[in-house]
Amino acid sequence: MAVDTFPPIICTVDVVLLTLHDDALHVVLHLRDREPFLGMPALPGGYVHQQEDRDAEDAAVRVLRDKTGIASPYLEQLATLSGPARDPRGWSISVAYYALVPRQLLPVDAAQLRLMPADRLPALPFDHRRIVELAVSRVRVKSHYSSLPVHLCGERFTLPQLQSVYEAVLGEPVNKVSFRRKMDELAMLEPIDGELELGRANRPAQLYRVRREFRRTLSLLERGLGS
Amino acid sequence: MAVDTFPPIICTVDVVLLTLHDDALHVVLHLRDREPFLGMPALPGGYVHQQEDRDAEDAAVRVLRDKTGIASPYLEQLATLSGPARDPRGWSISVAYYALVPRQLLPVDAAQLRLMPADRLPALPFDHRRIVELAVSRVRVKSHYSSLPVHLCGERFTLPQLQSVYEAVLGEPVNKVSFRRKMDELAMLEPIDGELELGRANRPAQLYRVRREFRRTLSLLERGLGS
DNA sequence: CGAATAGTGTCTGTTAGACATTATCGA
DNA sequence: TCGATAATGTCTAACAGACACTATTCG
Repeated sequence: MAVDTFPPIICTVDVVLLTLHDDALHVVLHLRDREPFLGMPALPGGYVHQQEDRDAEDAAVRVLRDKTGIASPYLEQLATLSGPARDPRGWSISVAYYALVPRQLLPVDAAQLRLMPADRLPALPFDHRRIVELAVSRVRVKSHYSSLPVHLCGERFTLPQLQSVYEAVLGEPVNKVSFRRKMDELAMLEPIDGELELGRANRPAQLYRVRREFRRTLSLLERGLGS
Repeated sequence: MAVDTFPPIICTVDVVLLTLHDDALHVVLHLRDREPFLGMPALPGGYVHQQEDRDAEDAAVRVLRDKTGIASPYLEQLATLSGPARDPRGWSISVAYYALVPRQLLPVDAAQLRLMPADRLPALPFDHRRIVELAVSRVRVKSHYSSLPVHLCGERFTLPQLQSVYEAVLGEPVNKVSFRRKMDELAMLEPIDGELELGRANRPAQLYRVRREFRRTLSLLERGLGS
């Protein structure tokens, strides 16, 4: 069939960059610097560059670096969306990724960025709302049985802090004893010897960090956290 | 940058069509009818046709129908693979899907098809071996906590039959009492009134079918099957 | 009736969550 | 010493798996 008579399929990547703010999942949006939808907040995204990207994930990393300054967040492929109508420029394919980053690693005052709560989004161009919904749902499901939420924490954190991150992501309270048993079962954390979180009027909490082996990987539970 | 000086990115879909044969997962391969790799067994796949496909999934359905004759199997997106080297024709993106089909729905003598055990594959072109591995791994994981394997059964089946399908997919025995409790919990099966599997020298088994609501959906378990 | 497998009752070890207790800080 | 929260011990209910028992067919 006359494939040549059609313009090429548009190949892009989009990244749902998630972080925690005010104990709630937030999405980092980027103000579009070109048409279509110039000036609107949207997911950081862009064309796949076959001359410089080794694959779509590489393109996602590049886009994230160029548009948000985030260098090496936890990044995973989410889904691929396609069709004639999702992009006004023509028939397109977008490989969507999600990324998690600790709040402190976000650039403090980047004029081109917006931090929006994941469950109260503004109108978004393309099918970006659906992509965000997919990402949030994926992160919630995966947080039930994996160490995914540690990538929202900084390098050092206490178990109560980590538990509240899990609770923020899952949107429900977590049993403290079970939570600690599970974190132990994941075998992914190590206490930082002698380091406590002092300064508050109560017993100080032990500081932990992620073991080196799990810095880029997830640890999985046989049985997830309850409810 | 001079995007226009490069040929367009090649956009394709590939489908890992899985079925059960001799109590083991098998992949349906298609003998390629064009270059590259003419004549080699490969995953059914092809170009996305922007003039006729509503999206990549639509393309996968079309490819599956045209190459294997399978009309409406259970189909799910698996992953998207991309890069300059995976296809000798140039920089390509392939949206990969997996599909499950009962053995009896496969065309009996299709000269262009080959049924191969999923864990002892022949050499495959492109990165098709990796795609099959991803699919098998995904199906195994998902079968632990969902009704996915019912799509490998015909319309009517007994619980012992379904259990042996689960065991074949998971590659491990399953506790009978727990299995039945879980199938009950999934609330996805209904007994076919008065229909038993007679003809063998033992107590006949009740025949079941999938409830209409679950024909195109999965049912998920809170806690998966053991081990 | 005997062999064979379907289907179910029941017991026990494991796991998860509720609750209570102890530990350790700042004020 | 008191208030607050960390950390852990312990009890109980829910669950999963092992085993045994009953049911129903064919030969």
